[in-house]
Amino acid sequence: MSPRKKPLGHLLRPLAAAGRDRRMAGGDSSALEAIWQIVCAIPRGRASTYGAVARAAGLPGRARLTGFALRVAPEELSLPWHRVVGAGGRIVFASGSREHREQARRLRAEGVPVVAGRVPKAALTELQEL
DNA sequence: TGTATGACCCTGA
DNA sequence: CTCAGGGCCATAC
Repeated sequence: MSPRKKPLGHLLRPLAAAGRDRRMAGGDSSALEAIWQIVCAIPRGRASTYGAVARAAGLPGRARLTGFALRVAPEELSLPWHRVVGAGGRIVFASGSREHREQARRLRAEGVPVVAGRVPKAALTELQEL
């Protein structure tokens, strides 16, 4: 069985408690939840893209929202954010930045090769079949 | 209320 | 390969 609709409510509570719940994502947090869920579903040793995550979450054409969702994701979720890269497998963080190195390090740590700041297409997954 | 800014993407030149 | 232009849209100010 695929990992869908895992209850995130108990994990979202602390976010609300932090006072960040105010009608997020256009008065509906389901979009962010959906994105977080998809990111959680990216298998170890693989990577996907912002656009693909958005599509899999039922939000075609909204890659930016994926970026935003990761940006505001509560630490408690411990999302595998490093498995999300830009189109073509490119790490979007500025080359040389702390985040860029961190993402490359985490990816390599689970066997994903990072060459010239990008993940080979073979390691990418469309994850459209969730 | 309007403008600026992004962890983006795609097409075309 | 780079660059421009359009789409997308939540948040910050």
